[in-house]
Amino acid sequence: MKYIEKLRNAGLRPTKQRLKICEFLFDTQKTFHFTINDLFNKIKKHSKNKISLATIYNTVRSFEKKGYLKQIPINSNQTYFDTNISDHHHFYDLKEGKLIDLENSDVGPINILKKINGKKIKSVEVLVKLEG
Amino acid sequence: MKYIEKLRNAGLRPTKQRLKICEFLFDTQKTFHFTINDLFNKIKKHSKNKISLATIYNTVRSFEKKGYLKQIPINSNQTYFDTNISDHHHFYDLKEGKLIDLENSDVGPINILKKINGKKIKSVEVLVKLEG
DNA sequence: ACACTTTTTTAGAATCATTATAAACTACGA
DNA sequence: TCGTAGTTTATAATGATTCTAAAAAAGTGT
Ligand SMILES: [Mn+2]
Ligand SMILES: [Mn+2]
Ligand SMILES: [Zn+2]
Ligand SMILES: [Zn+2]
Repeated sequence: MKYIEKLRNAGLRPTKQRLKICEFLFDTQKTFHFTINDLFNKIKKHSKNKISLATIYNTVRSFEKKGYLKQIPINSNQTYFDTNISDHHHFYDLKEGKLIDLENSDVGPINILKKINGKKIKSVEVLVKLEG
Repeated sequence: MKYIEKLRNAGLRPTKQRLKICEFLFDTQKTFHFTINDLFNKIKKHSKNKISLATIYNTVRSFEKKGYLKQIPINSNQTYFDTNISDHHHFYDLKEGKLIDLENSDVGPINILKKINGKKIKSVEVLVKLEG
């Protein structure tokens, strides 16, 4: 299995559940955005052995901590995750409630002129809200 | 009272509670960031007549809808609001869990090169995460 | 394979921010 | 002052997330 190494490298035991979740998250060509509930339902629908909601939460949190997933800063009642872990930005279509990737190359270089004493910039994320 | 007009203009009746909340939000020189709980506690502590939590929620939502407040897109279990409604950005100090304003003039001009068919850009917000 | 320890999974309970409800209260125009 | 629509409030409901603790699985050494 191609994900056993990946999990081991991150210090995560390659369990049946984690491998299944990896398939759903990382086997696709395209990256995508999802909520825990999205993922839970997709797995329940397309897999015969169901995975408990608690495990989905635990695993997604672990993957996020290990850098396999990113959280997307957005105002929503649920947390959105991204399988695209590259440095990039987002459109947020307010009417549809959908996120769309905005690659770094689609945004001019961002220059943060203000410095905060003793602090280092970890990330710069742009959220572009769309209407109409 | 200086806020009566403001509320009337927005189609909101100037009630005792709304005027009190206006004082706490808009009487200061400096703008600030807050959660509903922050505001509820501040009012409870510094005002003799308490305002119910439900009213704080209702009023803040009304103010946000009318453009008197802005929501800040950030990953947190609670919603953050901003009394600074100008077009601006934020640092997010991950260790302290605090937001710091980043004025538009402190960020180079942001050029969104990608266009989404039929959609108009409503806002462009930058979140700069700080570590260390 | 077996015994033993540690980690993981799981169902269900707990937590907590937010929203809904519905009865009492208030603003305000007639 | 009356009547009505809008507002406030205590409280209940909702719903995402986290916690708990017991069962299951994985890893380790023999
Ligand atoms: Mn979120
Ligand atoms: Mn928020
Ligand atoms: Zn993305
Ligand atoms: Zn701000």
